[in-house]
Amino acid sequence: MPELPEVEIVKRALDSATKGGRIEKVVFNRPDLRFPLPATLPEMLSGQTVKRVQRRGKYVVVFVQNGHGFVLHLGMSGVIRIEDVGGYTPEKHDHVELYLAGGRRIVLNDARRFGFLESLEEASWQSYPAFAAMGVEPLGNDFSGAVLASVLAKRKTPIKVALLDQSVVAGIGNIYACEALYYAGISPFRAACDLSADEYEALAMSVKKVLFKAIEAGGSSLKDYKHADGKLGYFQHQLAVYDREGQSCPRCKCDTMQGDCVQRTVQAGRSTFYCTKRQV
DNA sequence: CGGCAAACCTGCGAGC
DNA sequence: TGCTCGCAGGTTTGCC
Repeated sequence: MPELPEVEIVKRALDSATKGGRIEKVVFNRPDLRFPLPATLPEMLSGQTVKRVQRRGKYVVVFVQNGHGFVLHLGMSGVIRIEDVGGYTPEKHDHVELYLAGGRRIVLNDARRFGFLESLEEASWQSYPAFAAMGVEPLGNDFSGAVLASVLAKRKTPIKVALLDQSVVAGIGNIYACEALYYAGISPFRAACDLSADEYEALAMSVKKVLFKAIEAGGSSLKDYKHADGKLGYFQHQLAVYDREGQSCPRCKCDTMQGDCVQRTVQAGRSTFYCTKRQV
């Protein structure tokens, strides 16, 4: 599923597709995803102009002129398509369709239905439970090694597991947790509270770096979303360790001496990929 | 409260 | 070819 960078790309695409535009109608093709779809939402949105699109962690929030709106989470398999209604071919698992004035539509496709869409009022969006509990935005100005050190103080859980906790840092998922630890040269098994100040700093920088890099990669595909298949929610990353078990990481590869340095293990039920030579 | 397994649901690739 | 198994980028819940 989309982690922060993919969600950021979706947010930008929705923003640009709806800018100043009017929503003509909203169609639900089934009553629920992970949770029941908000039955009154189509009525609240139709005829309204989109006022604001934003992202918080892995969530996208959309508000229309009358102050109503919704929050969207893509779960593991959620994908957004933006397409001309004319050239439209429905796909399996197209659950929500949002028709825009001007002949385009936004489609939410989610095979596994771990995603969800709920009503949200602009006046009170910050008290949405997931947001109330959510940690610092890693791409915001507030994020630093010192902040990381302070949130992780007393947390003895492995640093990899802590990075996945949305109340620690918002938006990091399994891929970028692995990648950030790799670039910081930190073992995923280290206790979260036990890093040095330099290591917290290196980790914070690595988190920003991998997220920015991924957004950049997705941003280039965004340019063509009107022409290509238009699926937003996934894109190709250049990964150093994730899903590369048995291969060599970029740095070991450059050294030529090392091979098969990337190993896979399981922490808190999730795969962790790391370089056995560079992450200590 | 901390930590972990299980649950939610479908699809895909590997292996037989 | 066709079956079964294990695995998948997230989050919540319920149990020690």
